Amino acid sequence: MGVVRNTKSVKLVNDLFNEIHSAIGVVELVEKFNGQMNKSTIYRILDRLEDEGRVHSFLGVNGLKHYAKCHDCSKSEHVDIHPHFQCTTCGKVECVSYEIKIPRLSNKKIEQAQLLLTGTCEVCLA
Amino acid sequence: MGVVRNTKSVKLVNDLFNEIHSAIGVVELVEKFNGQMNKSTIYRILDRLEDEGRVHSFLGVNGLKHYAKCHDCSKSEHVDIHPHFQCTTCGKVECVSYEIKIPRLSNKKIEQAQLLLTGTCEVCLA
DNA sequence: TTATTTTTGCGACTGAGTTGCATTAATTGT
DNA sequence: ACAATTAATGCAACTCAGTCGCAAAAATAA
Repeated sequence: MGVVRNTKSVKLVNDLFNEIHSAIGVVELVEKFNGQMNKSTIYRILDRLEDEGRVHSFLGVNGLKHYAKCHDCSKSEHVDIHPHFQCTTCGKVECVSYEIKIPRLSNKKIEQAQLLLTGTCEVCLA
Repeated sequence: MGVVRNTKSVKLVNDLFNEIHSAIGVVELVEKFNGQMNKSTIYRILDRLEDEGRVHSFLGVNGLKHYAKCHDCSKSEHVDIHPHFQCTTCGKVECVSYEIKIPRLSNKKIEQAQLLLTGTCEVCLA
């Protein structure tokens, strides 16, 4: 365990999440911070931020990991089950403020749910 | 395009999907048919079966591709948007017969939705 | 049966994500 | 402020799912 340190790289990643309000894929993050920090570092920072509950992760259409800052739900216990939307044209991914209803399944205990919506975003529709 | 040929390998894969009624990951399929057919062959057969609408695919919790035979919806135009359930204990994955409601997003056109439920299945609960 | 076209096997490859380890940087205690 | 401690980073090598090109084999059509 131990303390989480506020390193230069952590600050850079945090700053980015504060600027952008959409979600971002790890691949894009690696590209964006190319030269500033190592691939492994990014993966490790994201892991830590997620552990702390400062970001949440989910998989995009292609199964690639995406992260977004928890805006709506930062105070709560990080049990935000909201859908995510990915534009199949421009690739942009964002969180959707919409409460999804989880079906009850007989004899099964559902602990998590992730809903991924794909389609065309407002920019690409125009 | 051309005709889809009914090869020995295709038969084996079809037989398996008729036997099992749960979904199965590509990794498990590769393992299961190890010695009987090549990894690439499996991937290609699954691609073809999906093109034909005989199976559908989705991503499991770890982003790995899974396939299942379309039981409930084989006749329709393969627009089956049903959830999938994955047991985090035993790893089993299955289709869930439950109509999910897709939220309407302003200015966005949603074409697809995939809902993945994770938790503990009836066997592992006992 | 022969000609045509699709599938397969193989091996090499790609690309995301992980790991071990030595080095560097942040924190803690004095 | 400085030394000691402990966490984070860089690097390079690795794992593993999935893809690709191409020659050989198997299906279908003629």
